[in-house]
Amino acid sequence: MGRKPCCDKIGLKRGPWTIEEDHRLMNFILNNGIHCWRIVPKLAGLLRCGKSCRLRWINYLRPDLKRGGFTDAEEDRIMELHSQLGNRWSKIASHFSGRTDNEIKNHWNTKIKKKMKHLGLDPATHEPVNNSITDQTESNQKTEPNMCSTVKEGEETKGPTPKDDVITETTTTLIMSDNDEELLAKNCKNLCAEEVDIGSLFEMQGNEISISSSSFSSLYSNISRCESSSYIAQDSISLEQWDLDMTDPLVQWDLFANLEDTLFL
DNA sequence: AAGCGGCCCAACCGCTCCACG
DNA sequence: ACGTGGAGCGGTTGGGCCGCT
Repeated sequence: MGRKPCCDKIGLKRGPWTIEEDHRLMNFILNNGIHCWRIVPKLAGLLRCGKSCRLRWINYLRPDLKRGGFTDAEEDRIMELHSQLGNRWSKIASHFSGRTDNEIKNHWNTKIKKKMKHLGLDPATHEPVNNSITDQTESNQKTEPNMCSTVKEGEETKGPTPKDDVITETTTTLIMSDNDEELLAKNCKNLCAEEVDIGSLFEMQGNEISISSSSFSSLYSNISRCESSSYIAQDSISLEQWDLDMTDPLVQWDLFANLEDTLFL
């Protein structure tokens, strides 16, 4: 029997995301929120699987992401949490606002691990290591159960179940204020793809997205510059081209129910 | 300037979890 | 209780970037 793959890979695009794809995804989620990742790429007009869209949103486009390097305090906190939680990156990430599990995982593997070794600590156990066994410890890391894999082996040691977790899942219904939406609707018709990093423009406030006036003026100035140059003809992204319109009121996902049947399900 | 090697990180893969019928 | 399928997670990879020679 076998399980159906999560997405039909034939004809789907892979690899790095283009600015236009980012804009399409961003635009769609801002208008509609997230209810089912599988149908997001279809409705957003993207040749990507839902999984890829989810990853892109979570790791790059999400408006509440904090950009830039980790502070020493953040690194210390990561080390502390890792000593308690092991390689459960999503759990660790939940203790930071604006940091993704992928980001923390990458930072751990590229920086903190080295830092700990430099301090004479075993990254897997957080215990001091003597130099004579350093190599052995390193070579064993893949098979030696660290905190995470140890936990996996014994069900009773599995730690808090998701239900016990204090972490609250926020539904990603993205609502913009009338004012912001109006401004964006008016001005986002021609986004200068090369110059506007949409992901950095917005801020999460509760479960709403807002755009700061400085960010918006930055966006607006970019738009203005583009409109007055030949650049726009070549590189701008017209929302009409995507069959999406920022001026539309928030589209209820219920309306997509019928589309699911006719389009792809 | 060119070649090389190491580093970094975005993205993918495969697996598990979990909700739902 | 069980099967199914979407979402989420952690490990891994590959390509671009950067510094060194």
